[in-house]
Amino acid sequence: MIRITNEESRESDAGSFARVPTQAEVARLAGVSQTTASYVLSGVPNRVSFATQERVLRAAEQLNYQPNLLARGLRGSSTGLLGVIVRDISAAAVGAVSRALLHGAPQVGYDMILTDAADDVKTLLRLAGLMKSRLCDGIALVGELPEEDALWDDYARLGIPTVAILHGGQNLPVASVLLDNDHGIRLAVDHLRSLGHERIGYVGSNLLRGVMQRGEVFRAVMKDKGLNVRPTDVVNVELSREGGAAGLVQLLGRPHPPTAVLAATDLLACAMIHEAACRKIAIPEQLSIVGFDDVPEASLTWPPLTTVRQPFEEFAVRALAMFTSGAASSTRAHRQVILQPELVIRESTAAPRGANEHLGAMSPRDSNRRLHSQLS
Amino acid sequence: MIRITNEESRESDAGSFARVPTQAEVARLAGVSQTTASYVLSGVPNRVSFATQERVLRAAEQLNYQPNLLARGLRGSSTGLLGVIVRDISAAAVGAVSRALLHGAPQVGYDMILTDAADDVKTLLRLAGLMKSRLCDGIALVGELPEEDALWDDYARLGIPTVAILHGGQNLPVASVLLDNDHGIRLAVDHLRSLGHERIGYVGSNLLRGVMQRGEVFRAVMKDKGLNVRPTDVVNVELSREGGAAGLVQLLGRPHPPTAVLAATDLLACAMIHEAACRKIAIPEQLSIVGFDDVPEASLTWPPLTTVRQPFEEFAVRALAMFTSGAASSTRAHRQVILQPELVIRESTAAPRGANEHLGAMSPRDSNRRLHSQLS
DNA sequence: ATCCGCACGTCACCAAGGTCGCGAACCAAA
DNA sequence: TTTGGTTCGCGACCTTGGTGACGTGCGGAT
Repeated sequence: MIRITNEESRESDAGSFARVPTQAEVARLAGVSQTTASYVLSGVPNRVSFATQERVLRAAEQLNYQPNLLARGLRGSSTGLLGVIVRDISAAAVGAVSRALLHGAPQVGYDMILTDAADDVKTLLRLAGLMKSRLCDGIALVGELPEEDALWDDYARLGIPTVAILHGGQNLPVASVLLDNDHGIRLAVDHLRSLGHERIGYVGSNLLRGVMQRGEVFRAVMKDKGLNVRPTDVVNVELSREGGAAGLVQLLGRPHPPTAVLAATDLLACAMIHEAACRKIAIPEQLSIVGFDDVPEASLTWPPLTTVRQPFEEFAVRALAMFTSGAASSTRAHRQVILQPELVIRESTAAPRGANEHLGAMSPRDSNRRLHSQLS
Repeated sequence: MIRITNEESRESDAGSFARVPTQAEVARLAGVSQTTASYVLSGVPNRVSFATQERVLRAAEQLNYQPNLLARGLRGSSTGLLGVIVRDISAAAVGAVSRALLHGAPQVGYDMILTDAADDVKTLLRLAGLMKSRLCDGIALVGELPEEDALWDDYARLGIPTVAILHGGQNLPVASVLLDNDHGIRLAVDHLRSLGHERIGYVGSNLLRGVMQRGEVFRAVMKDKGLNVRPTDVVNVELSREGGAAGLVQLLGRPHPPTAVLAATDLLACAMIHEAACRKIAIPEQLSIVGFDDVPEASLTWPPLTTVRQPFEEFAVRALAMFTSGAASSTRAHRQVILQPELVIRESTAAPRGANEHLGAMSPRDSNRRLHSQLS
């Protein structure tokens, strides 16, 4: 236990911490009452003469005064703090949004503090309780927890403005900033189609709602465009590198494998590119890969990943705006903002073998046969 | 401004937030005084009869009572919170340590909150002030800021237990957990030597102390081992992808380029691998690359990166231990823990061309000539 | 019966700072 | 000189929950 009692700090001469000055001490030094100091330091207009203001401010500076957030928050109705509760900071997308929130908050007059709930629903609730107990003026929930559906009632009763980001839920009881997954998948499929791909595979996951949604959208979009999706062209894996690698192997290990794969997540896509490199499968010559998210790593792979970009920065900006505008403060109107993704074309996609050129190139059949031998 | 006044929450029937119950309300419901409720809820032994305890606890449960952290912290001497101030969460190493801290704190009885100072010294000071004003029981500083040397005096007067992590400073006025850079560089150089490399280049940076140190150590170790380091074999760049790419080009663009490169950071190393792929320079056949950090991306490159692993998890564990043991609480003894890195050998390193085999292989000269043409 | 000690509950005060409303001082107009 | 208005500063009280000191009532020992 860390505990710095007055006794301790008195009995030890060196090695002790200086006490932080209080407003009352500033007032004493300035020769005014604590009330007056409070008026000056919290900037209430037309209460204190200019001369007195100066004196108080000088005293505060001299003592290196810093208001006690706890006392201020306890008495007043706000702390000037916003909280972020993150599902798992190691997920790149979550990290990107968190960073944008942390950096953007000062611009709207807040300080931002972040906590991580890992994968534990109980921890999440404890943290939410912590922030809600007047520590923060608002909470941003970034990412989603598996099996958190049961929690929404609690969230709704959080008693504090709340915005959910990177969440797949459609009818949340709190304000939210969402991505138009439909449009994103459509961009990716259109791109692959325009390159000449007809057989497009999909590697996704059923564990997280937001990701699962993309799989559903994928089927819908493909059907929409008159493209056939065989059951074996869609595989669900864990959201991890191993999952991505396994997905690739599964997909290509079957007869008549797709010529292009859409991954639900850049993590999966990067893992697939890596696995392809291990197996000497040429990307994009033998297989085109499209990711989803556009995390920083996506442009560091070889070849750089073509992917659907989520506007992470804008997520943060919009969420912050919802706090300042009060849209997050109402439990009545569950406002949601839906942002549009864009396609970033890099080098992991190309026309399928034999699509446009009919020179001496390998026929798709041959290509398939080669793939099979590489996967065995 | 977000503000939830009582008026607001009363006048609107739906769409308002439920008020959080206070200890006094719990006490009233249980038919006891607030004092008694306090004794029960903060678990003071031998003060309240078992029957009364039960009543209070039941009342608290019924009202869904949650203690107000602000009030508790104001009155008492601790809040049960530890704070992390991060230099820049987007740096992978910083992210890794932060994650470990966030996840590890509950195990030592704390909740962990994180803030990001970006690159701004002023922000850093404000955040430190925030946390020091009794919000947190301790602060972990992760990473370092350029030109923060002037701040150490302020840190020292923080008046709160502080531990610095991932910091290059040697004589910090606060407790710290450091990496044995010397040993790390030595591991990398030894590895390259044992593969047969004699001419080893280095790409580093002078902007951050901790990174700069590695460059100095590199020269020392090389000298130690009787290896010659020409000035052109060491380049300093920005700590960014662009920097890494530029470093590679500089190093190899010169006559008699090195056969292996040690990067001060995995970020630089990954960028170099990427740049090499762009220029069709075969890694490790034409050039061996060793990184430093072992961030998650390091194993996702192709080829996977050989690198010096920093024990990020252990950094966090040790830092937390310094809080609980009180080592962080004293300004007297500036305890520091130095951890040992280990070498992770993956596939970005190999024997140099023509080192061990003298068959029909290309001679080093030829290899150099080819490199030059690839870089033009 | 008296006294002591203990278990149990409560009162009052404390932490730091925000805020209402009073009142002193001052000036101008009546 | 009185009156009214304004400016400026302050006392007192508020937020929530922790804590020392005290009172009450009971049981057992003397």
